[in-house]
Amino acid sequence: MLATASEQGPLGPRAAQRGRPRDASRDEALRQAALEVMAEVGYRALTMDAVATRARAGKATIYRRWESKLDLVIDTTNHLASQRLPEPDTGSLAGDLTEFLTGFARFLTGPVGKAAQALVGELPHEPELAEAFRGTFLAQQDAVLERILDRGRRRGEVRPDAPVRMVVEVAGGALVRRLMLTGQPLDELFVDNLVRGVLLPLLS
Amino acid sequence: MLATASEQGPLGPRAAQRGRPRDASRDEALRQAALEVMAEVGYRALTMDAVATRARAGKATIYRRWESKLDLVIDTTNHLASQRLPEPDTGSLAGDLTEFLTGFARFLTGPVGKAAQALVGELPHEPELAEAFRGTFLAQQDAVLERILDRGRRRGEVRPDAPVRMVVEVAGGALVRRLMLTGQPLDELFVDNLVRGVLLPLLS
Amino acid sequence: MLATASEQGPLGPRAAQRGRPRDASRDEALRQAALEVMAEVGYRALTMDAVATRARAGKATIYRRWESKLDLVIDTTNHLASQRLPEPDTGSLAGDLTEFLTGFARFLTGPVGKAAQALVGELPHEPELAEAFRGTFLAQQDAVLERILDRGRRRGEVRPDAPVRMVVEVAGGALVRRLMLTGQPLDELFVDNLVRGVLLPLLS
Amino acid sequence: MLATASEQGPLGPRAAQRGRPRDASRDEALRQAALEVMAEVGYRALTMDAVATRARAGKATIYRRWESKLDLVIDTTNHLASQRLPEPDTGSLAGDLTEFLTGFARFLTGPVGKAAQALVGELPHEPELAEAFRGTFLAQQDAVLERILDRGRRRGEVRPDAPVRMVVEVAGGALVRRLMLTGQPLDELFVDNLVRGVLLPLLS
DNA sequence: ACATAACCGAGACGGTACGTCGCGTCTTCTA
DNA sequence: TAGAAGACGCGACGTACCGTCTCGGTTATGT
Repeated sequence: MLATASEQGPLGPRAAQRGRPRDASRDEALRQAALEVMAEVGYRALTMDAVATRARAGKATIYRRWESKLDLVIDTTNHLASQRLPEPDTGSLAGDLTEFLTGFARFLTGPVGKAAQALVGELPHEPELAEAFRGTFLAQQDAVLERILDRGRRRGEVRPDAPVRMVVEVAGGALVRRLMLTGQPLDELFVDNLVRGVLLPLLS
Repeated sequence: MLATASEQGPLGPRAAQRGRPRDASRDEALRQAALEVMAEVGYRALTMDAVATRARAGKATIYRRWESKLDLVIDTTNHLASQRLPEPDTGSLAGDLTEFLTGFARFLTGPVGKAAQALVGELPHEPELAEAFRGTFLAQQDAVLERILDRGRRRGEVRPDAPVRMVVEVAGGALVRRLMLTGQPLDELFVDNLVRGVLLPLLS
Repeated sequence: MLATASEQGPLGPRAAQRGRPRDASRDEALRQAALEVMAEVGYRALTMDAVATRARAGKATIYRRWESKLDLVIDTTNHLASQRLPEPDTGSLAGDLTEFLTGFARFLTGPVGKAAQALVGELPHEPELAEAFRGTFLAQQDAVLERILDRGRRRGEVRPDAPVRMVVEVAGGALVRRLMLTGQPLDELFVDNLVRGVLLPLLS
Repeated sequence: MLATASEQGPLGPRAAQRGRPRDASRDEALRQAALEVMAEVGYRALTMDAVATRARAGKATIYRRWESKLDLVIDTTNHLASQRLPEPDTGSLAGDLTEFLTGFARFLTGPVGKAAQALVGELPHEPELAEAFRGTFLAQQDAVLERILDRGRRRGEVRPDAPVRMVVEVAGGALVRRLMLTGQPLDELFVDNLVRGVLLPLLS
């Protein structure tokens, strides 16, 4: 199992514990350091020593919380990704799509996007990373989009036979391709073109 | 500059060459070994010793040709990617799109796709890699797609105001997302859904 | 300065030491391994990997203590050479000389002698090695011999005008020549011939 | 067998040979380069590339003549050592000894002495080197000394029961010890002390 | 209050891969 | 065929990072 700093099960009043408790503030300092280092040099060149030094911590303090470099990076990323994506409800399909994708694009443009990209190469060889990655990065985004489309259908803005699942894939794919491959800007103009030129025509 | 085994510049009458020339057959053996190792264990776990051993070569022979592990992998990938993508001309837009995307999906499913994924994480920190990657992986695919759409327009199968550039992005994005992120199959059913559900409706 | 594992200077109240301290037992294990390897294959063919493997240590653990292969070998040798030579006091010049030289010959016949020989070729290019070598291998031997001759003079067994310094040189030279150059045995017969045929006649 | 460039047997007019004959001048150029490099950096740091470069030769040209680095060094040294030692015949024992040892000391002080020292460490692990070394460096010196002592005996300057063999060892040992170990000067004063203080008293 | 036990920073440890360099061989061009 | 040049397979070099461990020292808790 991948250990994460936050896992501790649904227990009630924490069982009596002896000895000095973990300093919870180190968790965040370490994640912050890991994020910074990864954003600066990428996953490959990230070293545990660098993270420890930047957080003014010892390596043991890291390994007490995470099992490996990969585990640290996964948890750091998940932590950021798990910030709930804002789910707009403007009353119109076009509004919801534009607002959501704009926010998501902004989110991807930040450190989380960089971290995500750094991890892509590891996915095929790290099943647990892949699962975590998909569970947060992808599933959440898909879920929000699907709810937006669902509301659109109930409002009659989406044809009953529209290829909803495919539209979700296509929207995410377009963003990811720009983010990770072409490096073209993920700006409002792009989102507008995507929504008005591709998504809405497919749905209505 | 990223050194590649094939670089040799616009040579004039070719200066008299001194010493034993590079054994060109080692180039291919090393690239082949690199591709195999990378497909087996991924970019991160690929070691130069492993490549050298598999190719029955010394490490110096590798470093004489490529500056680093990354450089080797880039060149290996480019070498494969530069195999011209077959450009179908079936006479119909739907046929061309389906045939091309099916072939491209098959191409991505093989070792080249694995190698490409392994490199994505390095793109932001390796400008030359990014340039090479985009110049082969992306530009070629886009060019073929655009020619297909162009022929379609001349045949009247594509509306004059269709969002051609966006369609190209969307098609590539959908494939890449499945390939690298979700891990869902890149099969004929998917290509068919993409072409019939997304691309053709946007174009005609 | 040539780093040696034992250097630590005239420490005062000893500053609070941070981090895990060096494991002193590794020092000895590494020196022992180095001595064994050098005795087996000689200085030239001694590899750090071989020493590390034999001592079940990592190479870094060696390089943390010694700067180079040469430094390791020097320190190993000095460590052995600094075992005080037994200083006999039999009451007679002939007895003292015979006993001392026999012991010294036995000492040189062992691994220390092999190591010493391995280092001779480096002396002209390694001033610090030369200094250390002379300070232990040569100075000590000379000092003991001189004390023996001194006692002999006080007992009247040594002529006042005997070429004491030259005798010391000659005794050492004869041993070294056999040890390192001719390979002839350094046995008791030889010592006896040396003492009775050369040293005593020169002194009395 | 150790190949040497000069071995070719006592044949008459060289057998008819096909192709370009060896350039004999390269032999000496290579030996000279080897000697220079060895005198500068020692045996250990001598590289074949360095010798080849200094002699403006290719490595193959070296290996066509000598089997290995060691072989080259041995032959280079032997070549120098085989310059016949001048064998004085002054008419007196003291004169012969002084003259011979002075010349030998001067000989050892030059590059040959440096090369000899560089080889000492290899003797125990290179039997052929040891044999060659002893056959030239030691045997020749001993032979001359013994002939000098022989003439002295016939003239009545040497006691019949003098420890001749031991005197030879002692004389050589004293020189070698200064040369290789202590680094003290091998000058005329030293030779004089040795002859007058040690050798003559033992012999007459 | 004081022992206990887990915490903390620091850094040594065994291991593995790195990229370089030297050895001795092999392969080209030129004379 | 020799010679200069230099690529080749091999293997040791000394460095860096991984994940573990062991120090001295700190900080809550439970007696």
